[in-house]
Amino acid sequence: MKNITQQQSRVLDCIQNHINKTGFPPTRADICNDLGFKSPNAAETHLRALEKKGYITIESGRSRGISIVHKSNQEPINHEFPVIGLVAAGSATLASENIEKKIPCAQNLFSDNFDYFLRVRGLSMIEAGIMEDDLVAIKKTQDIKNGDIVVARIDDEVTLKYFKKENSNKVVLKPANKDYSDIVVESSDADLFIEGKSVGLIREN
Amino acid sequence: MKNITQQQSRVLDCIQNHINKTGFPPTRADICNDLGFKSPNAAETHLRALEKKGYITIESGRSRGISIVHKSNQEPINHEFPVIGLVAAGSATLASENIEKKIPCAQNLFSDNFDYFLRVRGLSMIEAGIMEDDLVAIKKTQDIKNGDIVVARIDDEVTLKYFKKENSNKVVLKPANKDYSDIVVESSDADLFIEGKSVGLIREN
DNA sequence: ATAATTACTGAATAAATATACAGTATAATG
DNA sequence: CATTATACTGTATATTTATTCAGTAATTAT
Repeated sequence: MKNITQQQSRVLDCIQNHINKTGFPPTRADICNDLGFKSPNAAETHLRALEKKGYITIESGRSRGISIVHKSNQEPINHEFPVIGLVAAGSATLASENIEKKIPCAQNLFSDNFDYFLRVRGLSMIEAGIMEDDLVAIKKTQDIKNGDIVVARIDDEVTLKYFKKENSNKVVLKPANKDYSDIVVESSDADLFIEGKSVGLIREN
Repeated sequence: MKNITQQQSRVLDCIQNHINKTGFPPTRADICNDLGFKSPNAAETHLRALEKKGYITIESGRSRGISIVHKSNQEPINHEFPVIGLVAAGSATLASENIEKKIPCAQNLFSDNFDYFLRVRGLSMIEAGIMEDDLVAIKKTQDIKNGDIVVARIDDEVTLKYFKKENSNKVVLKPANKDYSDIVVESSDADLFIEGKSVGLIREN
């Protein structure tokens, strides 16, 4: 997580205090009042900086649409697991700009420990009961067996598929949807990297 | 604390859910959107009623200036939720003999609060992405809309199905599996009780 | 050195939002 | 039986609020 300046930290605190006190986030004007700024743009620019650095999210156009992503001061109750979108071509990394939000839960929620949630896009695994927008719990590991559901990266494209190793230099990534076709990767061909495997799933209705 | 009506309760839930989901309270328009009202005054009058009864406070003139005074259930951030098998004919009750195990997680893991997990048996909801052995998070409520996935008890048999009210005395429980047929319940017929509805899902691989 | 970041003031404006007012209708209450 | 509460639609409007633009100035990175 990127460093923030002292003033940005004051603004972040101000937001948290306002929520603690009133139950809802401050407006730009509220921040100015609390911290003594005379222009709403002073608050605005600090908010944009905090957003850029991943500390808050701002819902465009909505009043008080600020939420704090990362609670800097106190330790999370259990542990907060990041939710990463499967959208961005090129990376399912844990870089802050890819983190949609965080979910507090026990690391042993599933039988196997996990590292992050992946937000599912598309219907390629629908016959495995994995629907669009589901959150798949991913464990970062290279310990993959045939039949595992894996997060695979091929040439900077990330997908969720069944894993099947046909022989020493041929891997097949199988979708669970008869309308989709297998992805066959010959070891020479393209570079395939297995980010991890699915150990569970959460669906928010 | 004074009694609130069913509609007022829905509004109160809506406020809490909005805070859980976004971090800030809803506007009148947000409430209308969520609950299907067409006039902002519908939300306004409900809010005034809830304020009068002491459930919320409204800061005059401030956008989203709603705070929930009385947190009906004191929000055990970390709580253990029972897992109940759908096997036993006759009861999806919370009686200890039905509890398979307990899962520690935040009550607001899903956008809507929930009361227990139900272990799914059979394939009747497979096209909704609900597989055998999945844990469906159930909120005990009577606030059911068409299309909700409900836990229904008919003559001591408990099932998970889509809910559809055809008219005042005909309810259809629809499976999400073309090999299964609808269950039609005429109000005179059998006694149907809706235990609650699905608000989320967990799958342990 | 020169661009970028930080840290503001001050003004303007479009959009979001709370809120009042005028109705309609039904159920509950005393 | 009158009154109050509930449960809305629909319209209007003043106010709040987010957000952009034009500046100034100091600090920090490249």
